[in-house]
Amino acid sequence: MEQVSQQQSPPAKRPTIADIAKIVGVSKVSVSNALNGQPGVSDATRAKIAAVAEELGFVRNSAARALSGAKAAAVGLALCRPARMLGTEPFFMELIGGIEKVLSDASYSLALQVVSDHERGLEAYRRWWGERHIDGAILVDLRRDDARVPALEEMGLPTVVIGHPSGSGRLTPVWSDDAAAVRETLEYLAALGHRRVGRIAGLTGLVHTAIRDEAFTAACADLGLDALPTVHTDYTGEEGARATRRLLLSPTRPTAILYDNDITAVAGLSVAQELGLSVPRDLSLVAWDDSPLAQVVRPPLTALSRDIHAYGAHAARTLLDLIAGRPVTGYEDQAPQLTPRGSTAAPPAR
Amino acid sequence: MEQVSQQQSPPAKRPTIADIAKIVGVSKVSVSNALNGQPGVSDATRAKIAAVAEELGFVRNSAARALSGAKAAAVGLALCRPARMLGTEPFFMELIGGIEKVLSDASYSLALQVVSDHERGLEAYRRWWGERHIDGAILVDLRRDDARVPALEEMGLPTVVIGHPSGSGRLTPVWSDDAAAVRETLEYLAALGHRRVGRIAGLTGLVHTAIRDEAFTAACADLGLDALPTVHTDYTGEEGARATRRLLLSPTRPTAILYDNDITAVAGLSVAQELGLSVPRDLSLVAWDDSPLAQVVRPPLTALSRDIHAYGAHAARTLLDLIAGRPVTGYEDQAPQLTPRGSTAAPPAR
DNA sequence: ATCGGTTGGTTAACCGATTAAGGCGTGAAG
DNA sequence: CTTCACGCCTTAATCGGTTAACCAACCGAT
Repeated sequence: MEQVSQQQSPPAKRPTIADIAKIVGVSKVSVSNALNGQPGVSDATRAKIAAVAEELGFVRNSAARALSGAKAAAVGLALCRPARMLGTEPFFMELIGGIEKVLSDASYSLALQVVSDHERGLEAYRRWWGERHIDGAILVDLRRDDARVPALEEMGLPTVVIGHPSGSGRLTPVWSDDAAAVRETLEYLAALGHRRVGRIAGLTGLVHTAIRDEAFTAACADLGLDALPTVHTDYTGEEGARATRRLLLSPTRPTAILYDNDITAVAGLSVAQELGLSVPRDLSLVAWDDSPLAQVVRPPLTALSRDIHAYGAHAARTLLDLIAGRPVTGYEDQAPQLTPRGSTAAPPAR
Repeated sequence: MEQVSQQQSPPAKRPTIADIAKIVGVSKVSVSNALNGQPGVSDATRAKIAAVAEELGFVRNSAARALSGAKAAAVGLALCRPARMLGTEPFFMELIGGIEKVLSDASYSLALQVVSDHERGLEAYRRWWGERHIDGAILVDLRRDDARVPALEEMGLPTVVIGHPSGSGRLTPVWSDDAAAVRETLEYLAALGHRRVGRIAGLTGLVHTAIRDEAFTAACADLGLDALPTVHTDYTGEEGARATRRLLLSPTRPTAILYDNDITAVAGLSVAQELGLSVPRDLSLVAWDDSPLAQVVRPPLTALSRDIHAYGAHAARTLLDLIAGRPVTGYEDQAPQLTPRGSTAAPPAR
């Protein structure tokens, strides 16, 4: 394959406002003002400048603009995931899609970095902020006593935390009421007649895991359900399968299981079928997050669905408000909605 | 919820090289040279400067640096996907993970934008390049006669195309031999005894779809297999299910189906089971791309696996070479490897 | 004693945009 | 007739770093 794919950047001088100024016969400042919609330029001049800029294919040099104290027009997101796990989480791509939508409508861009742990994530924020590469940040995967929260507070970097206010310190939170969703689900299962339910959760350290854990225990107590001890996983199919096997082989087998994401739920479904259990006749399953995945397996999974795209969009919008200095108090998104499908039914008669 | 989550950026003046210079008692230039490892600074001075910089928590202002003609230390990636489809593709998150790894090791960051179509993607590249926000770009979802290729060529933006050289023009391609993978799969199915095979493909416009289409037809002819007409989908579970149903209900039902991604394969598996077909006894399925998803369903799917993370890493590395002006000829990655699992077996006896 | 080269530094100019401050007509108000 | 305000535009300074050009020691070799 004899590819000649060399490229060379021609020394093509990009047009600057000075070039435009010279052609139009005004000063740089007038050009700057005209192009930014600032007052102090007549409509005639403004039109002429716009025309010349258009003709020259002028693009603002954001470096120069940033240097002059203006905004960087970008926000940062450091995703703390072992790279191998990224693909398994439809959640993040959807979230990013939502964030991106709002940002690009505001001509903001998203600086994304995938890092191995929170410490390196913090480094990324620090570097971006120090370099004035970003005007704000979005924090995800909030943990209990998350060291990043005080660090970002101290840095003074406008930040939106995707996570419950209880863990976001003085940073602005955007969250949804996971506890309510857990309650709703358990009420539904109780109404179907289930008495013993299990829960296969995500990583222990995460704030939302803890919140769901507590809500699960509390709601079970309220409803008089037997709650099996929650099993924590790393969200992967393997651990989901293992945890499900453990629950189903225990002497106190549950008649329903609530999962913390969809991949573990699908894995659990497979395990149940392997063990000769019919879903939903012998066992009911509920997945958290309603990706296409949950709808494509048989039976389709009853799921706690939420509009992740909108969730990301709200976070981005809140961050833009924060950056613009508009008053912001945090945003509580809609709680996940229970979407019953084929994986839940009344438990088998005793 | 009475949140007081206001933040204010304290007018905390970040330290500049001028501050360091004053403290150490040298000129700005010496500081700049010292910090960049340029010659012309004694080791003693260099150490002193480094110490002060460290103590002050100095971070380079990339805007100023970029303004002075240096690199932006970032590359751009515009992902052209309807937002709703993002989550369904583990491929991209893995790819981004691989790209990111290499970039961050080189202290480069990734500017990411999710756009609705290629035209807006091109706009993003144009803006980034014009603003000198990026030094290079990565192009994905290469289409036949992709308008972005000549546009990027003309812009002189160093670009790596993730896709076959046949469509990358003078831009640098990074690709894998999909045709070989198709051949390998069909040889395997033929060896198992299959005579009639179907293929459920991705979007028609994409270069790699066309390449796989051709390879499929050619290999079937070589091996004396009956190839059913390829059905194209948009990679979603719904279309995958619909296409599978069509294939399975046709008078010339295939005994094996090759899918272009894993979500359609999983959907196909469900459809087969719904129709009372046992996989792999009555029907063999092969998925393209080996995400955790393929391993979590029952039976686990035979898949064409490839190291997507490495794929992304190669692309990023190639791009960095290109940016640095090192000679680059494109990179052919390893072809996808057939990983037999439980979804393939000999066809039912006639 | 002088020349040339290296070492370790200096000052000045510049990148491209923005903000601050000021000038100069013109029309209206006092 | 002055004064003030305004609209429109200009010049100057600035952001923080890089590059270019130059300079002063000091070395050894001629």
